Amino acid sequence: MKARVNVDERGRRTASDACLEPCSIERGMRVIGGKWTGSIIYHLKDGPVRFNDLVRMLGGASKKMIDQRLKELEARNMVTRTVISERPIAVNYALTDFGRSALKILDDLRIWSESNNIT
Amino acid sequence: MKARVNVDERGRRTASDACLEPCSIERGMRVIGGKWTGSIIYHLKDGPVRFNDLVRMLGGASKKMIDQRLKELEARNMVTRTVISERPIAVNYALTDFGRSALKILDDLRIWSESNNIT
DNA sequence: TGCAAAGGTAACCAAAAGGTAACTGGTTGT
DNA sequence: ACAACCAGTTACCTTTTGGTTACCTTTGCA
Repeated sequence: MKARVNVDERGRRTASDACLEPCSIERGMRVIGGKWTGSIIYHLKDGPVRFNDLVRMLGGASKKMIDQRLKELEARNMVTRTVISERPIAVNYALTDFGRSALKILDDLRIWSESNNIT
Repeated sequence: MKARVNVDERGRRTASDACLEPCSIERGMRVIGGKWTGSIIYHLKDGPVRFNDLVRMLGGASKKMIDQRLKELEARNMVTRTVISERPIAVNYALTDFGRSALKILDDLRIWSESNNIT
């Protein structure tokens, strides 16, 4: 991310250290920037939440979306899935330490968003 | 964002303060989370940059993408577009104060991304 | 004379994303 | 018996996204 533009004696411009393909900001965004991903992580911040409770909390997102995002987060070890009972089957989703490490960024984003009332 | 789930005496679960439609994190993500948007803002952090220089710096993004993102950012007053010379036409893009206010989040994201080597 | 660079714009296309609704299969409450 | 709740899954369809290529106008350089 130290990309800069060099100008030679003839005024010709070339870039050094260009972001060929996704640089770190892009890559990070692809992890926490998916639709509803940030919101899901944020809603897990106070402890484990069950699948249908997440669905209820995220009124605008479909079960399919939430399911998909939870699987992605699980695959990245940001979230754990735990079956807490058969019988009336119940499943808890919780943040891992790694998942929790993203919370600060998300909270800053929330504050930024609210204080600039982003529409 | 204080969504919680309430359980009544009969075990019925309902959510209060659910995120009906995008909550603040979602809305924020839609502003700085678009493909290449964060990278563009970040590359403007040291001062104005010309269009084709941005294109060169962001090796993986097409002119069309960059053009599109710049227009979105301009519409949100995060970036200004200034023609600095007719003759050999040149255009500078620069962050506004509001645009600059997003830099901290992006830099935190970059650091998070790098220290967890996100792929 | 003819190419290259500047800052775009336009047209076209393929792929991915995301919404809806129905369905599963087991359990419990009335 | 009937409905509802759990945690998903599946199929279908529409929209959005993003890549590619070509093109435009003006100016400068060799």
